[in-house]
Amino acid sequence: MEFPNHFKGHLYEQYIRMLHLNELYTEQEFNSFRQQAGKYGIDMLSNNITSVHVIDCIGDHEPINHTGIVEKMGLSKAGINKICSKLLEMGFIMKSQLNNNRKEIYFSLTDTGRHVYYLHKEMHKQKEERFYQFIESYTEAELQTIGKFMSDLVARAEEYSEK
Amino acid sequence: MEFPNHFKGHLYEQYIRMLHLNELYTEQEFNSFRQQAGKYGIDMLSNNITSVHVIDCIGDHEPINHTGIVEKMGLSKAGINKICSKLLEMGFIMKSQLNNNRKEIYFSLTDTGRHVYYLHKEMHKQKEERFYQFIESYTEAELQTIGKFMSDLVARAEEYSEK
DNA sequence: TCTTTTTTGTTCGCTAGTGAACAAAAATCA
DNA sequence: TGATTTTTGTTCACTAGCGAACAAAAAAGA
Repeated sequence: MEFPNHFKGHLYEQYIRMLHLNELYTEQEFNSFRQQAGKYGIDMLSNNITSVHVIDCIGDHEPINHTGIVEKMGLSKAGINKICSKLLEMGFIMKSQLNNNRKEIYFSLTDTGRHVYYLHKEMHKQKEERFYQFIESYTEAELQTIGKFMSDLVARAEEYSEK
Repeated sequence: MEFPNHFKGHLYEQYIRMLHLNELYTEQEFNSFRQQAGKYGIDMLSNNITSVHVIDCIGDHEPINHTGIVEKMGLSKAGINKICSKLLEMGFIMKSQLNNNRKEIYFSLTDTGRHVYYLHKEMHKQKEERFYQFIESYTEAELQTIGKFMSDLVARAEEYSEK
């Protein structure tokens, strides 16, 4: 099926802008998260969301060791090590050893860490809610189409990444 | 309008995955670009697309000065300085002064730089083409819906970012 | 058991990019 | 014109994250 060029071009432009704006959106979200944490006297230091994702990961799987976090998160050993050392020092997480094993070190959340964990979960829930609210103005048929489009995009990206 | 939870949840999941996969997709694209450049004996060094974007920016606006690039690209002065120094040293761009002005330094592309510039443009054209091919399986009505969805998302993100 | 291999965590040096401080040049103002 | 302010580009010290090298501990093999 052939469409007029301006129509296709416009669609492509929206597509690119949507992907781009998502980055800004994400950054904005972290700022509001940080602000929220500040209300409870928690200073996240650094303007980086990754540490919070590590807290989230540890909270989801505690007790989890270094290697476990690396695998779940897809970051490097060195990176996770640096972040965990910092989170430890800042009192968000704590170490423990299990089963007489003197090699593996397991992490779990402190009370402060757990607080951050819940705030982060809450933030994601709100984000999800906003999305649901956003799609309310569409009919079911439209959402079917949009859903198909997105899963087609995902499939295409996956296919492309494998090659 | 209310939809079943699993339907909404699935849609949200696709939405998140699509945004996430786009990052991998972009990385993949740079790899193939680098490979393509290699065929012409051009070694981009580093696995980073930003330098290529700077070349693209200079090619689009040459002669353009340091500050101009900073404004067009939204990166920091320090960052642009570092990248341009490297591109200069690697022979992709060259300096010049204009109108007896001894403060502003203008950059333009060398022949090698121009080659990279065209390769990059070509890559983007191909990406755009793939997108057009991708949407061919949809009807016009469906694409209308998808287009509306994307521009609504853009509008929402813009609104959110301003606050 | 003792030896070899694998797993785990740490460290080092690197790249990308940032913000702040700075000096030189240009623009504005008197 | 001369004094002041702004613009421009450079440098420095910093954060985030990576890959490679490494040592200690555990697991596997003999």
